[in-house]
Amino acid sequence: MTEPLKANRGPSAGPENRAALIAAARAVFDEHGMDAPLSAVARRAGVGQGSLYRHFPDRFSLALAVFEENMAEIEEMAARPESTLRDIANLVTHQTEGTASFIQVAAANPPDGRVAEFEQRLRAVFEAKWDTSDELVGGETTLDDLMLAIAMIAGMAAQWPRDQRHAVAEASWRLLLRGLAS
Amino acid sequence: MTEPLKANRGPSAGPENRAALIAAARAVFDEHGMDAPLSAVARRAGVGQGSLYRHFPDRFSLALAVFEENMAEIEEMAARPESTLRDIANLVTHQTEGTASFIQVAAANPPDGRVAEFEQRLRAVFEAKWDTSDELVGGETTLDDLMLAIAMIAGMAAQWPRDQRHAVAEASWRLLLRGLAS
Amino acid sequence: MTEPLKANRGPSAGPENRAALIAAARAVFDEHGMDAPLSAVARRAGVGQGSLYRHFPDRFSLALAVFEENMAEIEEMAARPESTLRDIANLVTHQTEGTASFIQVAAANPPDGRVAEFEQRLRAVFEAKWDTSDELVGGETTLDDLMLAIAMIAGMAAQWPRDQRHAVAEASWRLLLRGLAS
Amino acid sequence: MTEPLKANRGPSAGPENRAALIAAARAVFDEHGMDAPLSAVARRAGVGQGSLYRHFPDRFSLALAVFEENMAEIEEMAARPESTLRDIANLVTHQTEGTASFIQVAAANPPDGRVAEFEQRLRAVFEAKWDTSDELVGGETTLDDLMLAIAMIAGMAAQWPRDQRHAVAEASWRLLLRGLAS
DNA sequence: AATGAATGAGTATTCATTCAT
DNA sequence: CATGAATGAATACTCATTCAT
Repeated sequence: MTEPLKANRGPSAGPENRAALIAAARAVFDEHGMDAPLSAVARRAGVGQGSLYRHFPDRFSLALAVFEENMAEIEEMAARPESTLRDIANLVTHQTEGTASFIQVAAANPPDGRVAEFEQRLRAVFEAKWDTSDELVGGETTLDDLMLAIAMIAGMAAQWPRDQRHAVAEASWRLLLRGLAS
Repeated sequence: MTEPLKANRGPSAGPENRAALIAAARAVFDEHGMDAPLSAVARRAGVGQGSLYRHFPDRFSLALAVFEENMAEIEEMAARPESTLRDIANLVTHQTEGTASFIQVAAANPPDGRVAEFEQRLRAVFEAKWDTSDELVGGETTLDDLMLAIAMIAGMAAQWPRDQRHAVAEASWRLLLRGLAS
Repeated sequence: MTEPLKANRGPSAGPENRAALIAAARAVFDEHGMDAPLSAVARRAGVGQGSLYRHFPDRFSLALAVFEENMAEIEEMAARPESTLRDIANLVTHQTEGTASFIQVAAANPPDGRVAEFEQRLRAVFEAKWDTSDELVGGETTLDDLMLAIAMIAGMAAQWPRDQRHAVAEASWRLLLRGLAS
Repeated sequence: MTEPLKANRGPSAGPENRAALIAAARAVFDEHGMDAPLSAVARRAGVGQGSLYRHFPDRFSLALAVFEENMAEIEEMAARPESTLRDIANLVTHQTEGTASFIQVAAANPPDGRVAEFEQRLRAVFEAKWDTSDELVGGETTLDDLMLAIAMIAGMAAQWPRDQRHAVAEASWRLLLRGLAS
């Protein structure tokens, strides 16, 4: 009666739990939107409420962790010499389609320096890969233009149901490219 | 047992209340976002909870009413012969900046025919004013392109704090115009 | 705008409305149970909320009115010379099956003299028709026994869903008759 | 922001709370009827609203828990060799007098398999104790008859104010016994 | 006298957050 | 350090009752 239903796996479970929580958050927020109860994330991760709070004191922290994972993936791709500006943009778009809820969480919170950091890192990646001969950006296009375009894609994704996000993002890119590439 | 604190102004107060509720909703949702309690809207409108629910059975109905007002304003402007395609687009953008939360409410709800109707009405307005010599749309631009652009602006507005929406919308239009006008 | 949606038919509509309200109450309470909103009764009767309150200041009054109608029917049958004790009991049972919710309303309220009056009237009817040769009551059975039996049938009806009340009442009578007729 | 007024006694308080809630439900429902607010049950149990909902997601679950306690008591008595059919019936009657509201809750809900289970368990108890020499049941009486009689007693209890239930149940049994024992 | 909108107290229900174990 | 029950504030929603028209 005094023994926990689930064995306390001790401190070593820490990082494992953290990863499970992020994965659960991706799934739960994707399915139920940004208002999903945090308890659902904990349950899905197979982790106690308390542990969730230890790792992520609030909804926003969870969003940051997801962004961090996304960003790591981006930087990893950028580190590969053969990857192009276009590849990066495609990856970002793809991530956006699956992470729209977190964008909304971030948008719903007061502006936060940690979000700005991600912007800087993405900027740095694009800068490093910048190539005006890429079909993505014409001669006059600036990095600001590209970042703005990315933000617009993200904004679109956040407003559409999951199953339409991909089509909507594609269409949006087509329109934006006409301007970017001009 | 239930002695109203506020005098019952009678049925004649109905239309007045309805208007007050919409106005309150604009203000409250703009300040506190799409999750603002409906009770706050009722309070701000100086109206009982029950009246709010009579007029608008849910958050979504409130959003529809706001869209209806916006759309009426658009159609009114369109009816004036001297108004241009650009004027309409400007008005829509301006409305969007102040109504971003309602867009999110609509987006958070299952797709609804009444929202599609608004899209049709906006489409009709643009069609009637279509003018390929307008700087807004170049020769090859389609109505779909323009509608998509509007949606992107709305998506952006929804992701930014109120005080940055105008600047963001301006920048977005600049980028989109390069594509539209090409 | 100032004219009522429904014409005010004036004072002459009084009795008509009263009857419509009782009929509506029978239907609504039968379908939705004793907790059905009174507004539903008014709507179903095609009558304003205020009129309902004028005629029946509360749920209990509505129950009394229904009992009154039932009792009138009983007394009418009793007035016919050819009717037997058994006929009366059958009628009461039948009424009970369709009026179980009102019994619950009465039971949920503090004991009320007006309910006791109905009991007296029913008692009087039975007394007048009393006939120990009727299969319903054996030689030793008292009026109290019969009244108790009726109450038990009513109690059963109130605990079962509408579609099973008839069968349950039949079975209950069979069991009770063994005692009553002994 | 959410600073509990009452100390969190921790998980170990769980079973204690559960028991307190059932006891509180008995008291509150007995005093105020089946419509008593659940919040009153929580308050009386000295337990938070949330805990009530965790243990009993709805009013009906609370009723089931009360029935379970009652049934355990019955089965316990039945397990004692010296207990008679009559003893069991008396116990059931006694319980019914104090639990009439819960019967109404069950009756007000759509038929539920869990309620049917209780019926089966009670049936099994009676079957095991069946004894045609008991004054309770004559030679021709069936188990169905007895179960029906119990249901009728319960129905009566539910229609009468607490302080009259005992007398009413006694009188009802007297009448029923004439049939059962015949 | 009828109408039906307005009112707001009362309840149900959820969920972020804490904390004993 | 993990667990998950406990807490109660916050919010949604309903409906009895009133009252201007």
